[in-house]
Amino acid sequence: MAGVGPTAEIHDLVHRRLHESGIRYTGGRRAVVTAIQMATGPRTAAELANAATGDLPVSSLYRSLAIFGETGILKKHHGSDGIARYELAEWLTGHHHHVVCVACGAIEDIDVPDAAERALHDIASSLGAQAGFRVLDHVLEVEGVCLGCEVTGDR
Amino acid sequence: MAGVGPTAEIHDLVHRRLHESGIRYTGGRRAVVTAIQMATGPRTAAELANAATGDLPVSSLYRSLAIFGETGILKKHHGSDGIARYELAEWLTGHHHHVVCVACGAIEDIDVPDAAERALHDIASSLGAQAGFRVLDHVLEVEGVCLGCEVTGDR
DNA sequence: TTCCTTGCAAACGATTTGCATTGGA
DNA sequence: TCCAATGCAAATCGTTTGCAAGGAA
Repeated sequence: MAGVGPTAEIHDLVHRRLHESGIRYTGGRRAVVTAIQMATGPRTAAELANAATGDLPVSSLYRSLAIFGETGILKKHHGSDGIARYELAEWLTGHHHHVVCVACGAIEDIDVPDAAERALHDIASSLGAQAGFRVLDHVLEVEGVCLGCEVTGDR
Repeated sequence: MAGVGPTAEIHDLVHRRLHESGIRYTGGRRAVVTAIQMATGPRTAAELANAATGDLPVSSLYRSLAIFGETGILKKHHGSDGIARYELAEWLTGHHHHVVCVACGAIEDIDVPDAAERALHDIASSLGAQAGFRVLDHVLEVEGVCLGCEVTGDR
């Protein structure tokens, strides 16, 4: 993972990024970032509320998530269940992709070796250009069945 | 696109697939398939209702979409806006990927040349296996700004 | 006749918003 | 002091479901 290091550093970067926009980095917001940076993949609002110490009222939680989204601190995804999942933006974690379990919906981060990453980048650039798009990024999702579901026989 | 051909053939395949499960291919359902197969990418329920001739009540529309999903006739996606979008499954349209406009949310299909597709397949297989997943498929999304938004200056 | 399908209206659940209150710089 | 942040409750909105009526085999 090519991202920045330990927790403290992330809080510092987030603090600075918010400060640039005149937004305070409060205890509630810090709790959200802590919860999200401990996760190994995108997490739902409910999961974050659960993981955070002390309880975050839903309204505040969603407001924090919205602000983090607008300031480019985190990225929002939607699994096939339609529930939003959030994770730190790539300038904080490094570029990576996801494996998705089609049985239970779990999503986890995966790192991609440089050679493969270069190949992906080239493919995406060429395809996007062909469609008349100015390409900014690419997302690869590997779909499969996770170890747990394989054992349980869910599919 | 490696999929099957004209409209009539698709209706026929859908009809057969439903019949296997003892499900009728009614006029309403046929209208949904017609609307969805005229689209050039995944479409929302609202867009489909709009595109279909005559109006489809929401409940029936969603029930049709659910049935098509369960029978593997169409695939459901969620954009970053959290609204579900539907498209015909790949055994009906051929394997393909998507370009997504980060400004307006539009999603369009793109074909991928064989060489690139093989590369993607290999990368996905290796990454998934490494994460302990039984890999079933892969999804590549090219993110960028579409021609329309580029002109409008939306981003 | 027997099920499947339809359509209306009500229910759901994730997310958002109004508004009065609290708190930090 | 002043404006951003908070938290409760109410509102939204895409989607689902209960139920009675309609239709095909």
